[in-house]
Amino acid sequence: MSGQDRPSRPTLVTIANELGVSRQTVSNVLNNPGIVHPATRERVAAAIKRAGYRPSAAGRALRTQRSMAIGLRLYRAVDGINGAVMDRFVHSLADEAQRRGYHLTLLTAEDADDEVRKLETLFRSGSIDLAVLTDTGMDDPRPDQLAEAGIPFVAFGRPWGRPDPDAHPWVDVDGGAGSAAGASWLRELGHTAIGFLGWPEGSGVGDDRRAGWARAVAGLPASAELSVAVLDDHPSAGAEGAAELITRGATAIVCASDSLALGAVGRLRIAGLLGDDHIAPLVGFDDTPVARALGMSSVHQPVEAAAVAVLELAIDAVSANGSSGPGRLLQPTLVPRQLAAFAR
Amino acid sequence: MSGQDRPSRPTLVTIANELGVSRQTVSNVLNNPGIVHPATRERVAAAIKRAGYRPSAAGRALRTQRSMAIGLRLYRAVDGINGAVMDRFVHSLADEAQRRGYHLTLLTAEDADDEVRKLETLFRSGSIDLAVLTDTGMDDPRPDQLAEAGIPFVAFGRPWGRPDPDAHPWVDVDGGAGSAAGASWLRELGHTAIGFLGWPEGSGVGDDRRAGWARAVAGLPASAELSVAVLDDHPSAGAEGAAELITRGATAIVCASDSLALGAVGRLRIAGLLGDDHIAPLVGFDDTPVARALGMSSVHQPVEAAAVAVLELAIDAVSANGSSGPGRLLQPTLVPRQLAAFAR
DNA sequence: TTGTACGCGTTATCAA
DNA sequence: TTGATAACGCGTACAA
Repeated sequence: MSGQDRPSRPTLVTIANELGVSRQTVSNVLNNPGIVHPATRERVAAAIKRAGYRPSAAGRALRTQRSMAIGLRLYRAVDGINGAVMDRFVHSLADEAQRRGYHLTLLTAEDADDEVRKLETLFRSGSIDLAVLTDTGMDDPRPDQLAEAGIPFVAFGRPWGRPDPDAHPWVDVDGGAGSAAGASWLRELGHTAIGFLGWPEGSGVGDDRRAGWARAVAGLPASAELSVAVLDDHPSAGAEGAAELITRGATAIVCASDSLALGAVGRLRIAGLLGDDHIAPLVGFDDTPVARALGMSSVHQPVEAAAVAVLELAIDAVSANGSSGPGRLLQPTLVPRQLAAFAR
Repeated sequence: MSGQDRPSRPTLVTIANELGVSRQTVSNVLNNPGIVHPATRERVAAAIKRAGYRPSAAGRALRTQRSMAIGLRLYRAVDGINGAVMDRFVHSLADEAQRRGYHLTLLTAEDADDEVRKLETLFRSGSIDLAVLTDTGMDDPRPDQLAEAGIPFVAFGRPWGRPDPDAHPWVDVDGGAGSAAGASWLRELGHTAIGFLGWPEGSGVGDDRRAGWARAVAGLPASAELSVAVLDDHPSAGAEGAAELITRGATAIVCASDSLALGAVGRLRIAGLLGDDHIAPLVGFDDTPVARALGMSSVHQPVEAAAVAVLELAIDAVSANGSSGPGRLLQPTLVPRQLAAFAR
């Protein structure tokens, strides 16, 4: 009766019939506009627009053997303070992917093995063309497993602990340079006892940051004793570590994370080390919203640029043309801040 | 020569030929195991496993006219402190979707119009079967636009300001109940001057939370004057608002967000209102990592349950069977905390 | 219970 | 420049 049976989306044939041309011509207007006569092109383009026609992703994927999708594991926001960096990265990656005609397909996983397993399932079903790995750790098992499965991927994070640093494409931020910049800045402020608050050795990222600090404080007296490692990346642990550093004579602290810095700033206040300029003599890492809110200086990671680089390498990886070089190290920037009035 | 031409993934035909059965049998083993002879079923299943075969998502999507994908806009982490709730929700949603055979397809957008436009493109191309809306605001334009475009969707957030509360499926958390629980808890602690720190009227979410507080402090003297609204959802604004409330005599504060609470806690400390039990007389909202780290009491939203509910409604929406009811209001829980030692 | 035929929407190839 | 044909991998109605 008055029932519109199905909305039944328009297809190439719909458009073609409507105009009395072949569907191939319509297809060409979309994928190869150059070879089609301008007049017909206009006519077809108008019809396409009028009908609101979009090429079927399934049909196209079936034909081209590409999903234009990128698999990405979303970690559980366990910390949340530092997790903010991953947030920004995911957003930037989704943005850049969109710009290039790709999109992000999310997955969740229990652990690394589960992640690889799920990526493999998605890849074998043609749901994704490649994967992006984040949070690469020392001797990460995933790169080898993905390579063996024949799944193209790009890592956000260096291949820590691998003999061949260019075994696979990666993008990373030079954490050492960030810590070094922080320590140098504190030196310029006149400090000569600059401590480092980080994690135990063996974490790749953590070691890198400590090394940067060590480089920048070289030559200062007693710098060797001013490095403290705590187990948890948590403000309370940061507070304890900071107390220890202050006991050892530190008047300024470079932290491996904003979580630690958040705990440290309270100890500096208690110890009367904040100074009259309202600049807390400490530097956090990741430039998280908490740091911004409190007015803590922090090292900012260029995640947008990282996302762009990751996607460039990703496209290379699936295109299989000459790669634009397997590894890219981006430079972070130090963001000095004055402590917010309410946090002094 | 020694070149393996292409890896060329296995298909139904590959498996069928290998076993000398028809491709249909293989398909049935996957989609309709019941009608296939147990012996052959075993044989086929084994071959499938051996070959690591996965049905082509494109082929299946083309045939079934379903992508099994859900479109979700990822907001830019502008605040980051409160953004943590969205994080958890996205993760939970991805998790639950996976469990049901769906997956999340991310998109980014400039604004609501852009979001709808992009969702429409994705939907028309068959890249997604439906959308999930988050952060619904007062008189949100998106529901009507999506409905007009014929795109099924579920909202995480009530249809604020709409005459018909069941115009579309939604899931939300009862913010008013959360604030009320917070205020009641502070009353139990002996407070009789409990302030509310929130945003100007008209924001749906904010009004809801204020109403809950008002309900719980009814009967207390001067409660009407103890409500303050600040423009920014930022700790510094929270600090100012808290100072004002304290000036007006408040000894405890219910906040509309953890961002505001973070700013408020400092003022309470300065005013000497923290007390000896190390329980800060304030309640934040969203139970973010910052609240956990500092030991601020906060209202916890059951995002995992929300994700489950959203997905259930989503499946209903695309299946077009009898819906399980358009709206669901979930109850939050108050998480009382003792202030962390380093934050006192 | 198993096999055959067809169509889902697209693009590549080739002929006109 | 345009159009006809084939094939991508799968699900389903139908026949055997």
